[in-house]
Order: sequence, then C-alpha cells, then structure tokens
Amino acid sequence: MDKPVHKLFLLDAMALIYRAHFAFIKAPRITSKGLNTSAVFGFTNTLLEVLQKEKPTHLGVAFDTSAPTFRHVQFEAYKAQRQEQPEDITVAIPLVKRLLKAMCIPILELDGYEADDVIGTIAKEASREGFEVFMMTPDKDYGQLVEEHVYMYKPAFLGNSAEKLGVPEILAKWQIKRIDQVIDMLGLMGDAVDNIPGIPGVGEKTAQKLIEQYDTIENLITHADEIKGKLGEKIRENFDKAILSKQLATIDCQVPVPFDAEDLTMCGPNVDLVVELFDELEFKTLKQRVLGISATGQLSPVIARPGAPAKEKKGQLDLFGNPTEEVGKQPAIISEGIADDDAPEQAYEDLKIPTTRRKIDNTFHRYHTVDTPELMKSLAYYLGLQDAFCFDTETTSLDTIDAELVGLSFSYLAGEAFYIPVPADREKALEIVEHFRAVFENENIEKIGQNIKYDLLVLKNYGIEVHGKMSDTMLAHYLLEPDKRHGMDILAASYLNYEPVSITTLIGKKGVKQGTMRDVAIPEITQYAGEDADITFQLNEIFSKELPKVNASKLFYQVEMPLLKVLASMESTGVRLDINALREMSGVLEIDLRQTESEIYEAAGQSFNISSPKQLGEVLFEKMKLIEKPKKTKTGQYATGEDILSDLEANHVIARKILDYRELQKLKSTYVDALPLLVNRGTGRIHTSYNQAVAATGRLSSTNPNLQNIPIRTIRGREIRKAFVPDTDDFQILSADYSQIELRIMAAFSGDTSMTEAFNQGRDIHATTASKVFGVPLEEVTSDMRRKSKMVNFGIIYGISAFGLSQRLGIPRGEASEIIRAYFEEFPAVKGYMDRIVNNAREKEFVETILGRRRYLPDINSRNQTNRGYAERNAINAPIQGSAADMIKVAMINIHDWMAAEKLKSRMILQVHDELVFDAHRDEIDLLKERVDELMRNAIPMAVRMETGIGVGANWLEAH
DNA sequence: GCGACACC
DNA sequence: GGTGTCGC
Repeated sequence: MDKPVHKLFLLDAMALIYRAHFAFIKAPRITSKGLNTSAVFGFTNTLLEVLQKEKPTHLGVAFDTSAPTFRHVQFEAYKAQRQEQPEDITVAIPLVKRLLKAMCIPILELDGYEADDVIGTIAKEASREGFEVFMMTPDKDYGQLVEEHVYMYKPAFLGNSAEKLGVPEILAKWQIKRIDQVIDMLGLMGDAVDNIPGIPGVGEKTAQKLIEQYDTIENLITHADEIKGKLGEKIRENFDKAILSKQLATIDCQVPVPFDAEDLTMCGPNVDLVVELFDELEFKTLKQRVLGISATGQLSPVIARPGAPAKEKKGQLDLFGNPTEEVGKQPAIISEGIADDDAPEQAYEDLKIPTTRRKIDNTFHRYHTVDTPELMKSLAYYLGLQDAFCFDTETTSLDTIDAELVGLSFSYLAGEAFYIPVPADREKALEIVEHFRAVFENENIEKIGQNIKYDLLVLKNYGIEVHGKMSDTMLAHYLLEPDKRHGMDILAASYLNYEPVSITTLIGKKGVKQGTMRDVAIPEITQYAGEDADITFQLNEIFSKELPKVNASKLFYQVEMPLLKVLASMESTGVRLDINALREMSGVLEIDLRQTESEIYEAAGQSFNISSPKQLGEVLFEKMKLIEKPKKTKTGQYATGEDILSDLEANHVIARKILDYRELQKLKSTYVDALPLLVNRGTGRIHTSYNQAVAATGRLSSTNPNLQNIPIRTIRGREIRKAFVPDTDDFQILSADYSQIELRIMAAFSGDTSMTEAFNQGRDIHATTASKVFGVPLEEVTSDMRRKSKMVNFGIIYGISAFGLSQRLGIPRGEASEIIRAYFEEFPAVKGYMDRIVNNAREKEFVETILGRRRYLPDINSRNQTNRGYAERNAINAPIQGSAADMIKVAMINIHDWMAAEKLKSRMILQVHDELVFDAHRDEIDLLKERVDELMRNAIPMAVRMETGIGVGANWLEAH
C-alpha cells in the first residue's frame, strides 16, 4: 500500500520575483496607470502553474526581511558593488504578499534570516517527517540543500520546461562527488548575483578541477603551496576570501521556525480579493484562469482546508518538540495569510511551565566568532544601525580594576550573537576595541546588559566611555522582584525556561585550580559569551514590557539607569587611604589585644579561644557559672552577644574585658588590617563595589570592602575614619548627610502636624518626642528620656513591636508597651498611617515608595503570626527606608550631572545611605557646600523640610 | 551556616 | 528594618 504522498512546495519569493522582473525587462508589462507589473505577473504565473501541474499538498512562500542578518554583516565589505533593488521590485513585493494573503497561502519570513535559510530549515525538517519537498527557485545555491526527498524545482522559463533536480542531477551538474561540495564550488567561483566574491579568476571549470583534487576549500588551502603558477598565487592571496565566500554561500538550516505541516496548507482562497487584485493589476487572462480554477474546484481540494478554523498558535512545539516559549516575545515566525493576522498574543504568565528546560544543545542559536578586522568593521556597522544592542564583556577577573578583557559579545536579535576575541596584548586589544568605540559612544543607541556597570568599568579601562540609554536586566528584575535573586542563570530559567552554559564547565570549579576565561578555546567561549549576550537581549525584551506594567519605567530609566553610571564613576575614582596611619593603629591594637587577652585568661583561670563563641560560652557559663540559667542560641550554644555581656558587666570584670577584646578584634581584623590589602596597586586607592540590586528596600550596598560600615560609634572605632583622606593637599574631604531623613519621610507620609512642625521649626526631634511622650516641658527632658525617645523613633521606622523596643532599650516589656501607647497618643497621625499602610498592603500584597518602587509582601496575609508580623513591619519600614533611598539616589544623579557640567575637579566618592562623601578641591568647597546641600534637599519635593549637615576636613573623621 | 558586630 | 565581613 502506498502511503499518500505529501508534497511540499517551498517557493523562494525573492528569487522568483527577480527572475520574473528581468525576464520581462525588454518588454515590461505596464498597466494603464503606469505600474510595472512584470514581477507580480511572472510570479503569479509560476505560482498558478505549479498549483495546477504539481498539485502540492502543502506549500509556503518565503521572503527575505529588511532586518539585517549576519550575512549582511559579512557582506558589508563587498556590498559596495551591490546594486540597489530596482524600484519595480520594491513595489512588487507587497503586491505579491497581497496575492498570497488573498489566496490564503502561507508566507514564511523571519527577521534576521533570508528566504533560503527558512526554506532550508523547513525542507530538512519536512523531509524527516516524510514529505517530498520541492524548493522552487532558480537560484543554484539551493543545490546544497538537496538530499533524498528534497529536490530543487526550477520553474519553467523561456521555453525550458520545469526541472526537478535530485541528488544525482545536482552532482552531475556541478561535477562533484558530494552535495556538501556545492558550497566549496560556490566559495571558489563566487556568485555575482549574491555578491559572493570567490577567488578571482576561478570559474566553474577551475573550481571543478580543484575540488576534484582537493575535496574541500579548507584542504585546498592547506595544500595551496603545491599549486604552481598564477592560479596558486591567486589561491594563496585570496584564501580568506574563499573561506568567507564559503561561509556566505552556506545556507543556515537552523532557523527558529517551528515546522508544523498544518501551517503549510491553504485555508481556501478568497476569490473576491484575488479578483479585486487582478483587476487592479489588469491581469485579464490570469483572472479567467484563476476563476476557472476555483470554479472547477481544481484548487481547493488539492491543498485547501475548506472551512478549517484559523489554527491557534499556543502550545506550538519547536523543532525539538519543546514548547516554543514566550509566544509573542519572539519575532513573528509564520504569518499564515489572512488566517493568522489576529493570532492571540499570549502573556508570559499564562504559559504552562514546560517540563524540559532548554539548553544550548537543543535550542536554536547562531553564535559567530568575529575575528578579522573586516568582520569587526562590518559588525560595528550593523551595530550602528540598531536602536539598541546587548553587549557583554568576558574578562580575566571579577575585579573591575585589574580585569583584562578577553572578549566582547554582542546581540541585537534573539538567537544570534557575535563574539570578538580580544588578545592579552594590550596594544592589540586596544586596536580591536577601537572598532567598537563609535557604537559604544553613540548617544542614540540603547545599551543592554546584565550588570552593565561591570562592563562599563571594564571598558573604561580600555578608554571607552559607554554613552546612551542603558537597560540593565539585573536591575530591571530588581525592580520587578526586589526580594528575589537576579543572577542571569536564574532569570534565564524563570523567564526563558533556559539553562545557560555554566561557567564551571568552562573554567572549572571555584578555587585555586579554577582557570580564567583566557584559557578557554575560542569556539567554546563564543558559545558561552554569545549565549550570555543573546539571553540578556531576550530577557530585556521581556522586562522592558513588564516594567511599565508595575509603573516602574520611570524609576528604571530615570533613576536606576542613570545612577548606574554615577556608581561606576564613583567606584572607578575610589578613595585614598592613609596606609601608614592604619599600620600604626594595627600595632597599637595588637598590643592592647594581647594585654586584654591575658587579663581575660587570668580572670577565667585558664586560656581559651576568646573568639570562639562556643568556647567562650562554656568558660563563662559552665566553668564560671556567671548566670543560673544562661540563654542559648537557636543552635543550642550559649548566647554571648553584646546585650548579654553588658548585663554581666556588674557581675564580673571579665564581661567588660571580653567586650573590649571583641571591639579591638573587630576593628583590627575587619578594618585596620583588611583595608590596606584592598588598596589597588595601580591606582593606590581603594575601590569599593556598590551593589544596586541586593537590598530589597532600594538601598545600595557596598562590598570589597564594605565602606558603608566604617566605625563611628566608639572613640577607638571612629579613629579609622582618619585614614580616609583626600587625593592631594589641594583637596579636602567633604561630607554631606541628610538629617533624620527617615523620620522626616515618616512625618511627611503620615501628615502628623506636631512632628512636621517640629521638623519645619528646626527643633530637636528626639527631645520634642520625649517631652510629649513623658509629658514634661522641653527644657525638663533628661538625657535618659531623650535616649529612650530616640529609640522609639527608630522603632517606629522599623515597624515597632513592644518586644523589639524592650530589647533595644533593655527595659521590661510592660514599660516598653506603655511608652509606645503614649507615643501613639501624642502622634495619632503616625498610628493612623501605620494602620493604613498595613491594611493597604493586606489588600494589594505590596507596598511602594515615593517613586513607586515596590516590595511584595505576600506573607502579610499569612496565618503564621511570626511571618505575618515580619511582613507588617516590612510594610511600614520598606516605604520609608526605600523612599529615603530613592531620594538620595536622585540627589546623586543630579549632583553628578551638575559636577560634570561644571567640569569640577572634585569627585563624589562614597555613599553611606544618607550621606555623600566628596574628594573636594579646595577651590570648589564653597560652591560644593551650597549646591550639594540644595540638590540633596530638593531631590524629591516633600511636605516636610529636608535638612543636611555638611562638614569639611582633612579626613573623613574631621569632615563630620 | 552561624554568631557576633560594624554601619544606616 | 536593611546590609557585609570576620572567625569558628
């Protein structure tokens, strides 16, 4: 029994249109209105002919798109010769598409791919599924795609009848042994039509001889010196052109087009539309013919699906049987005539979670190595045409200051990326980077990246200042899901169902044995780096649509993105550290530490490791039995925290000494000894790294080292700040901090009149609070009352609980409750605000800051009291802490912009949540004081007056 | 991973 | 309430 034969015809629209146009060039068909219809006419004839004669069961017509492709990129060097597309053809294309839509014939096109790529991909897949495939084109390049069940179909032309070419015919035609040699032939001969250069002077005959003898271009090149005479010379001179030509001639059969036989059927022509078009084009005989065809039903039973409903696109499978993810996120793949014009766009969230995770091996991609000056120029040219591109740097180190560039990757189209290897030699590296300077510095091209600040800093070390709008996927996700993690691997998994190549498979596990990116072979690193850029590009497509949905676009593009550049600049500037001062301190601390240590041993009657909480607990509570019922931590150890030891101070001298020991130890190990090691050898300065995407409230954090927790509370601790010094004698340290920023925001949000008044009149807020809470006149407030009120004020911001306050103040729970009760009685608006925001959060399950930065609090409706309480405190604290963060971020951007515009010598060097620190040139100090104060106070207008305190000094301590 | 402690 | 680092 014969299986019914499925005959698939794939038409190369562009080639057929061109051929038709030139066929009639001497006697073009012109309508009465002057429209040249040669191309449409020729195409239509061919189409109808194939429908009638071949009766395909399935068909599709492929078009090129105007989006640039890599082949264009490679082409660029040769493109000069290419002629402009004739206007008649430009006009013909939409008419042909209209015809196809009217006939309900599937149109195949995909941005970034040419018709031959699309046809090649579908042809191979269809043949695997049992189709007989005919690729209808006059273009000889298609020979390379022919295989069992896949044929070239050359349409009838100028008296020649149509030709079907299978494998034997192609081999005979080219006089080659294998089909894959078609591209070697094309690579050698070149192809004038497609602007493939080939080797000059090599035509079909020579190419045949060479391929017969050497089999492939690659092998020919390795034996090029064996070839004598002019030919050998030509080959040796132009081998790169031959390789490039071979690449150019190769049709890509890995296009992300899902093959679905049902997509390649006709849904039934709309005769009215066809007739209307033919009337317009004045195709009289064709009109008769098409009416005849449809009237006799010759057309519809063959390939039509009469009355078949428009197929819904969801749940489509890709070539590998995996659901095509994020329908509507990728470029439209198949526009199936009219039927598909209104295919539903599906939101990401609605998709079922597929069970198989996509990886590089089972996902379409084109990652190219770009390693010649010509290709780099071409790529740069094409990057220059984009509105936006994604880029990523591969380096030898995570530390931006001494990271050496290993490579650059770019992507501006989902699924495609380019990797440029950069050599270790700095001169050569600079030469390569130079190709991309113009696109990086182009103000009008948006730059997309994952943690782009890192890449900006790396490029800065190669003299490139990246300009233009930024879009950082890490920060976008930070605004979308501030509590989640924002690593690329996690984002790829949750938004693209994709698992990127892990870095460990390339350079090994973390540790001394871990290699660097420099050691990875170029093909592997191309895949890895290309994937990074590609995935980031795709994530950005999703996030840029998600951000407006949560009203975060403004915050993203006007705060976080500009801030990223400010932070990059601060990090790269760094802070000067007085290492000698720290060395001296280290010596003193060491002596005191040894002294304290021996005193502790003496008091304890034994020596032990004081730094081990476990040993310390055993000594204090088992041997010395300082407390009857010692507290334990959740892991069962004795608790020896500061609060507990403080309580013991009265009992035994050892407690005080242990606290002293701890302080000295902390200062020495965390600051005095650690900081000098982090001074960069090159700059002689210390370069912290600001993380813009960790604190769920919107604050920054600082690492390597953390310069946001340099001691200030104790006398000995704050000495460390003396080591933070200005650049030269011409500079001083200037520090500007917001006074009570969070309490002021609380006052503004709650609208509490007495609190607002206190601020607006410049009164001592803690003393004022004390006078109200304890019911005494302001002048009778004691220092203890003020201290307690200060704690209450802090507690309010943190979403107070009586328990928390009693802990902080070291007072009984009852007393704490009483203070809170009194507080809320005096500041009823504050209580009202707290209740309001919690209720609001219960309903929406998120809270937001003044700039709309959200924090999601699903636990606010939890039945678990602990979790719910935590969420409630967050509901109160996050908008306040976060709004303060918003405010200083805006201030930083404005200050940075102003300083740049004024071309000041001074630099902003540190941010510590409510404080900005500057390395201030002496000539600019007065100006800075005035403008920084103004820009900080007015960053975001509020109902409550903002105030700053500004100080200047020879070091950070003196500046306070 | 935890406890302790530095900062806002 | 939010962080990061140290030493065990």
